Amino acid sequence: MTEAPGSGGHASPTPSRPAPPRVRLVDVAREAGLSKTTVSAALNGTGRLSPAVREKARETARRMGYRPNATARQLRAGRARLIGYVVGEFAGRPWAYLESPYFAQLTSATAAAALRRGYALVMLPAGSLQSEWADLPFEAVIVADPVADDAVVEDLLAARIPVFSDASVAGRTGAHWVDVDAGAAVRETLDHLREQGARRTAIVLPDSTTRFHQGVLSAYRDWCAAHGDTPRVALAADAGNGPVVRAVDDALAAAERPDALFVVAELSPPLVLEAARRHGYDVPRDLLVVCVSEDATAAHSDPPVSTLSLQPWEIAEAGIELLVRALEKGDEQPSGVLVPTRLLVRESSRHGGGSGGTVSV
Amino acid sequence: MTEAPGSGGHASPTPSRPAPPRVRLVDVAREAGLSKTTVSAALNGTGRLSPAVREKARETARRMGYRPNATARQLRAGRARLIGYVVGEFAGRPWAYLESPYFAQLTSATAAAALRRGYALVMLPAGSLQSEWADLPFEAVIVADPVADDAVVEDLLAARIPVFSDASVAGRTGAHWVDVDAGAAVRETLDHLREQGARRTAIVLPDSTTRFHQGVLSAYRDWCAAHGDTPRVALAADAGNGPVVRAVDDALAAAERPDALFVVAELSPPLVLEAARRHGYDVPRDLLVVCVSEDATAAHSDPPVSTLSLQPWEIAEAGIELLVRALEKGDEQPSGVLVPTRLLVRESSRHGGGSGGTVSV
DNA sequence: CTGTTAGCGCTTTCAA
DNA sequence: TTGAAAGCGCTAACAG
Repeated sequence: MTEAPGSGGHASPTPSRPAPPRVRLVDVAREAGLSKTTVSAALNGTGRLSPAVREKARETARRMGYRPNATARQLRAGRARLIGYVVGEFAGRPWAYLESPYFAQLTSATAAAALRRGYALVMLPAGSLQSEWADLPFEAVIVADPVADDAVVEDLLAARIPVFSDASVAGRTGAHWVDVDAGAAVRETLDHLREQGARRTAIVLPDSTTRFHQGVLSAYRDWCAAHGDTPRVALAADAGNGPVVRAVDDALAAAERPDALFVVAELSPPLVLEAARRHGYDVPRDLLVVCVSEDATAAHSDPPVSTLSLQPWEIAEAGIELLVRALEKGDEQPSGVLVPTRLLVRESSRHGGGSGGTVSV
Repeated sequence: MTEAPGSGGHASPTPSRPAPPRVRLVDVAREAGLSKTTVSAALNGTGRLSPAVREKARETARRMGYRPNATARQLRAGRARLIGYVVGEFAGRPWAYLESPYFAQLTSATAAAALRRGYALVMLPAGSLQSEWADLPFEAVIVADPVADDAVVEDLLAARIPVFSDASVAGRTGAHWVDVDAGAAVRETLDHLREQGARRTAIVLPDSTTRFHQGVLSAYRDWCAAHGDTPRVALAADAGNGPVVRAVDDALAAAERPDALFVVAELSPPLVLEAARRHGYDVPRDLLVVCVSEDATAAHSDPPVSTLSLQPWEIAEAGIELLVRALEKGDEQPSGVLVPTRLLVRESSRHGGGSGGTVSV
């Protein structure tokens, strides 16, 4: 709240000085009457220096406002500690992924985990290719939820840039992965719904070739087969609220009305409830609802909506852990890890008063 | 979908080769029987070389899988084309900001705009200090919505790192800004509500020292004074659905019931409607609602909710434009620009059939 | 205990 | 038209 802004460029308070060149290590050394080595050692706490000298070097550096040139350090170290981050889906709208709470959290969590280990994360547009950011010194690139035969993955692997992704890259040299067990998650959810009395559970999912979505679909089909149920699948043509709402409408408008809905496409839980209401369902009396979602509104809607969390924070943590290990051991051997999901049972999928499910929140 | 993963590390298909060292420019030169200079020129299209030589260099580079070392280039160029990105709010939960649709979009948009001009954006945790990422070669740092006297801003400016932020940094050397005209936006919204018949408009806003929120609050107070209205302010103790819902509850439960609600704290529009319903209001009959929000669910709720958009994409575009210009001109002179907001009038703030507002969507 | 020297991999004068 | 050499700013051998 310092000044009132006038719009547009300001007049110069001081005449345009040509920006004093940044102070380098050698400048500090000269000023302190020491050598570069000594100052470097003093600042990095490396060598064995007399306290007096060390202090003198530090003081001079501080006084002169010295800041080491990070690029030079990186070159010297041979590592830039930079990781690229792309998502496979949303190629149509390359920057839309953060609008999904899942990706928002995955992205945050990944950046956090990386930074904690000294790596910085650079956000890249979905569906872009390696050539577009070839002049950034990435030590590895994370490809979140690649689509089937994702070109980015191939591109990266061909360029011998370590790739970190989901289990679809398992076994390939230079590729590492973290994944969730989609099958187990689906079974847990469907079992829960069945336990609560559901006999006609419909599923809504995006028309996507992501490993996760494919895995969910086939696990659902298998589960239905095993229980003698007819699969009821509604595909959303695209991501985004509009298309997914339409898919939910389709599922709910079916001639044989479902008694449970498993929404795997990202859709705001309150909007799912609204759709149910619109079609004359009372949740949870006539319709049980579980959403795969990280959306915090699930806990605040009326009724609160049960969610299956993919645990983006755990995914990121486990993933970065693995990636960093691979990077720092120079490990080209593929490795991977599976992270458990978490079913959060809330009112939307509980009949009667039974707490019934895995976890209540 | 290549293989079935076994969990945990894999056995090596090939015995652990020690990772061939990356091929350098000099390797290509040697292989092609040319000098570094020539190959460099050939690859960059710079010098005047015979087509034959140029082709030979290129072919060799391709064949050997040469990729230039980005760090070396950066050192040579004296620029790393890296921009840091921090947000001022959310210091308590440093990575929560992406959960807000506004910041999700602002972040995406900033990354996109930067990348389009050849700069990469690194996401940093809210409230962190310069010293924590001193070894990244940032050319500038963007501080989105700093709180009053934000330590990050001071820190950065002291370290002579160009800062890009909102108008609260206007006039300071090395600082540039982009902002919205909060006052105009508030007045437009309140005028619209009044036009639709509202006489007791309550406002809900976070208890934050952000320039925007302060600006909104004082504009609201001024407007009330000018119209002889009593200000009705409900402050949310914190960001996040819980606290904001409580603030909305407070506003709606007031003894003298409001007839319009202006929600400036980020809250999912369907949840606002739910709160209204819970308190026995019918929107828009008894209560007009406008939210400052970029949440896409606003258009899909029942009724659709009017929003005041801060236009994050325009902000990012204008901001990066300015920042890049400053960076590339070595311009230390502060400069700034104001971006207009946009009121999207939907059913939640329309009485009767009148289209009434600025824009309908 | 401190300083000199040699690179990290690249681009770019400047000579040949 | 091509190549040798200098140097971006830093750190780490190796001498002194």
